[in-house]
Amino acid sequence: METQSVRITVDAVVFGYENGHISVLLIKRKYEPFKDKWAIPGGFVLNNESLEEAVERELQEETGIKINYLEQLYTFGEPTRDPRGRVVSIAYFGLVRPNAFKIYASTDAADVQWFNIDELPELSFDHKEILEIAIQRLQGKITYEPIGFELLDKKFPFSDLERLYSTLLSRDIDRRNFRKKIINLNVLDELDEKVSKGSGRPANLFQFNQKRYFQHKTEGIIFEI
Amino acid sequence: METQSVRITVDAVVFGYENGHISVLLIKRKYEPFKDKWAIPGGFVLNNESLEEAVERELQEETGIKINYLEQLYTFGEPTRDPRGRVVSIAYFGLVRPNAFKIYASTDAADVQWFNIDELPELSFDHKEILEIAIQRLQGKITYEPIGFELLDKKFPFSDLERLYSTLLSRDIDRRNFRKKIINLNVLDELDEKVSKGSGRPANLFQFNQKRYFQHKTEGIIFEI
DNA sequence: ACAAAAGTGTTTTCTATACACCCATGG
DNA sequence: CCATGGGTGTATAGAAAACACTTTTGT
Repeated sequence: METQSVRITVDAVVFGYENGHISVLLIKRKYEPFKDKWAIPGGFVLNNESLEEAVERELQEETGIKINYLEQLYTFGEPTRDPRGRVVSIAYFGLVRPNAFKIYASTDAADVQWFNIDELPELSFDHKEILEIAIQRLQGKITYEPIGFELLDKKFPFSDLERLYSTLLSRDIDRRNFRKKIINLNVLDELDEKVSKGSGRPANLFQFNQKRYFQHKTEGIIFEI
Repeated sequence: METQSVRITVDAVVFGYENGHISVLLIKRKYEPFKDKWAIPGGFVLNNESLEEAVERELQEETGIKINYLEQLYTFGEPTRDPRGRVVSIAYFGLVRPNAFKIYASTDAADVQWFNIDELPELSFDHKEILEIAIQRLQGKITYEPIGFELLDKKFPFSDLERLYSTLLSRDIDRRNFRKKIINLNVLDELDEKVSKGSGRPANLFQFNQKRYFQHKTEGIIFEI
């Protein structure tokens, strides 16, 4: 067998949601290859850390962000995907709340920025493909797992949730039916707080009840939009 | 940064279906570690092959099987999962048709065998965990992607499909409703051939029309059981 | 008082489910 | 002629979709 000389990286596609559009977190690369090009944050896995630890470390180092939800996305291993040699990358998929939008370019990146997923720059390596797969996963997953809440503030008005789903699924949503459906899932707590958006009637705040969700899940009752 | 010394393996969880039960293909390991223990087939990725190529090569070398459907499952990277050192494994998920049940232990394995997924032996490494994830994926996936057909002969009587789903979902299925549902999906061609199972009325044979399925898929019509 | 967003029920349509008898063949 | 598995339709119940007016606040 030929001797292996493979290196492992992790990459993280991190999505955020703010004023009606989905954004993805990208860094401007500080070093070659693809110096000064935009890329998905990530980097080499150290010897004694798990893949998840590596993702969280790299995100911290490059962007200073605190991730809210993380799952493995897909592993990319084409022999020629990195000009430096064989690099297998395990891509992750992350979601953050809006207050994570305060980001800073840290030591390992020349710049960090949120990009609307409809206005993406040219990307390094095979990162365009990775991002496309991540977007597909996001759109697919919100319909059968309650991960949408991870993109909103802990307490949110119903209209935020509705707009989020409408944006993600890129179609109109009937407000009454959507509300009925979500309420019937019985995973939201209605709070005794209201919030006003400047004009119009103030909205009641809701909170996702994860414990109740897992309870339903073990009972075989599934989340579905 | 610490120097990396990581090796990459691929592992393949291959499922088959025959006379009413789901089987998984395992090999008996020829070498240490876990010599003479059962394991999921797999092995190290060579320098210039893609991950998929590696899976197919290893399956050929260890079991002589021809895979029919293959998709990436999950990547396992815990630093201590392999006693030989850091080994990251990209696990795949495969399906084969019944005629693939003629297998042989090839050069790299001491033995190869199909195991009913309800009667599994003790497994090497973290392969038990991998297998559990694969079984979950199989059960989940057949309800929204037409991969069940990949486990049957190209031409099959409807009752085979019905029994397959009934087995996989481990619940009874109403024959009439199931048939209606599948026929309405409009992805099966009814052939002018019949097959007899010894006793009873001979059954008409059907064939999955992949082209038609992809056509529907691009039109947004989804497969769902 | 008006503009802007929040909140709320009912009717209709479609889809899922439950259910039982006849048919074709082999022995 | 009987045992075995294959093939088929209808009625009911439940879920999804369509649809518009009232309420609360800020200006």
